Amino acid sequence: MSERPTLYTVAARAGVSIATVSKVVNGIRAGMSEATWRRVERAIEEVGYRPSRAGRGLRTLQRFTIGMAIVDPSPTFLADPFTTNLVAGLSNHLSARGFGLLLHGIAPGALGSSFLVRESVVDGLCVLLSGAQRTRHADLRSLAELGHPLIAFQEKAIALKDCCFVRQDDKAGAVALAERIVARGARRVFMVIPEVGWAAIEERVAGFRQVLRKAGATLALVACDETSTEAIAAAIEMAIAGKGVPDAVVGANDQIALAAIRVLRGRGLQVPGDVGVLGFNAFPFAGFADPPLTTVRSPAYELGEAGAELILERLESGRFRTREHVIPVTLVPGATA
Amino acid sequence: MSERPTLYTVAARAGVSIATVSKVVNGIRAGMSEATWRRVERAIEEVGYRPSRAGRGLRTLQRFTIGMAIVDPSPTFLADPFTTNLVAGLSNHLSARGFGLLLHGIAPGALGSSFLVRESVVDGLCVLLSGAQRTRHADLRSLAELGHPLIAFQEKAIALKDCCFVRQDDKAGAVALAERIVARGARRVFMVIPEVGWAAIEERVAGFRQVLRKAGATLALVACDETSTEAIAAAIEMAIAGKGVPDAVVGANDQIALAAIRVLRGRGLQVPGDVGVLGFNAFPFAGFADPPLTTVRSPAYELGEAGAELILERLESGRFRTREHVIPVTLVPGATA
DNA sequence: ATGAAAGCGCTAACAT
DNA sequence: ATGTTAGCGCTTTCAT
Repeated sequence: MSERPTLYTVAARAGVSIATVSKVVNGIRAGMSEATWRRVERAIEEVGYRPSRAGRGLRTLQRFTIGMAIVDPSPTFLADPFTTNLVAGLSNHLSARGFGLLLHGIAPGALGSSFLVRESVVDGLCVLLSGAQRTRHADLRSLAELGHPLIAFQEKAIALKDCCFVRQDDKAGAVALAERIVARGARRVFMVIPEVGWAAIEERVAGFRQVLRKAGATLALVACDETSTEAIAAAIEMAIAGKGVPDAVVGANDQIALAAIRVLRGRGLQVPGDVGVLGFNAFPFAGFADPPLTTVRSPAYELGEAGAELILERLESGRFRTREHVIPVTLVPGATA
Repeated sequence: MSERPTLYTVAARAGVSIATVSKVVNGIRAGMSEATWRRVERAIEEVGYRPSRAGRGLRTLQRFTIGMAIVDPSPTFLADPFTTNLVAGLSNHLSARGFGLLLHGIAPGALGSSFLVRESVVDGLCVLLSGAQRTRHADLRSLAELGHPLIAFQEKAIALKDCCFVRQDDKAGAVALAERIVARGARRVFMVIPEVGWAAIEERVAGFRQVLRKAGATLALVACDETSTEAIAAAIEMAIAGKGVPDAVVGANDQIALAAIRVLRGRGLQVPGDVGVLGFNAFPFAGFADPPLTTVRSPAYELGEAGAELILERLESGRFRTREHVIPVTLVPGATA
């Protein structure tokens, strides 16, 4: 009663060998009498047998588990809706195929001490990195040494063995937003970005740079701790104090854009009349803005699904079907710019 | 080169037995020469050895993994900031103790088909359930049969073996909010709740009911699909059409409250002048509201941490220290009510 | 101070 | 149609 049942428990009960039980558990009907099958099934039921993944894994050298490492300085590493949707897509797709998702949020620099890295627990690894590009690339290289397939979310492809890069086209999204405000006459633009870097942010900045430069417009970067509305507000105030009121403020994500709207309104400025505001991601709460935010929809959930699909396929076939998978973003025209 | 290194690989390299390597890996220095120790350490380094959890787990019958099952009808089961913060707290605390978190979002009714339930993969299980109380209790009972310790988040304690209930005091939070609006003269209150039930929602409703009844005020429940701002708006419009404009609207969470503010403003009503608005949870984006939302702070992250701590302690000691752990919530007085 | 060996729960090749 | 058996990588007891 108290001991966890094993194949032997079931076998004894059904009066068969453990091999037979194993076949029933794994649905291998080939040449087994209907009677035996049913007898075993009943025994499994009766003793409440659940196969041990450790046992199977040891034998098959598969763990049926994918690791997801999220490198983020904040303990609430799941706070961003982008991350959250990505993880949901990943997890759902893996679950549907019988794979588990082992989640680990890690402080920058501590990646090497994660159990996902130190121990052999997963069949494959997914990562969402933050920090400067140098650090991220160093992390990627050391993860690639681990000997299992790697999915790097939101990173641009670099030469790396057994690694697949899954990202959205952030630069194109930025270009679309930038062209829109340039067409509306913006010449002086603030872009409010998180202090801690991220590949996607770099792309968004690059997209804006490209369009604004061509149009002879200027881009000023305003870095802040984007986890606090107060910090965002303070940074914007400071930038305005230093450089005057811009024609448009771009938030590196929607949260920042919403905070920007508040700050501007607080100064008696009209949005979009005096200053245009743009966001990034288009998650539901962007609908809280009044008027609705002009932003770009991030297919975060799809990104997660794609990552899951690609890594499972890699596990089966032995190699990644593609080295890079890029999903387009779509402009969501609101009324703030 | 290609084969994953095992204890044997390292042992061969260092010219020792696998038992010795195992001791080094597990930091058991007792009576080992400094020279051997170092030699083994070097060999581990050189071959890039990482211990297999499957192997260890099979031997020790421990998996160093906790499962987290989130029952939610939406595929983006991580979308709610409450859930997200809870998972972050849980995950961080577990990681710090060397435990992994196996995450699984499950549709209501499908709990039994989760690999967390069907297979033996974890040392303990945590759940956050949704749906009607009957269903949730049935789920809890079947999970308790599984033979490993169970943490039920946000559920009120029921008699269940080897199960610990970890929740916040939602009813007290509701009472605090309700008393505030009653004191300000509210007599007709709408409470906008998600279609799909949740223990916490029941508590929040109960808290309001209690205070409003005593004050001779009325409470009308408005159910809606809270994952869509449009659906929330539509439900509120309908309620107003049917019952007139209330004195206060309570959102079962902040997202709903923010949507309510928009609807009311859209009808030319002043908040809080004509109608007071209250929320629940006080996650950062509540700061997007203007004026700031009156709400109640949910210690979701702490709930996760507490759950982790309790289940780890249970694993060590053999029994839960407590059957129920309740964390207080705090009123966040804003300017919307 | 170090090693030999048993066995954790399971799968699969091979026997019967 | 069903059973026997050899390991998968590891920990731990007992020898040496």
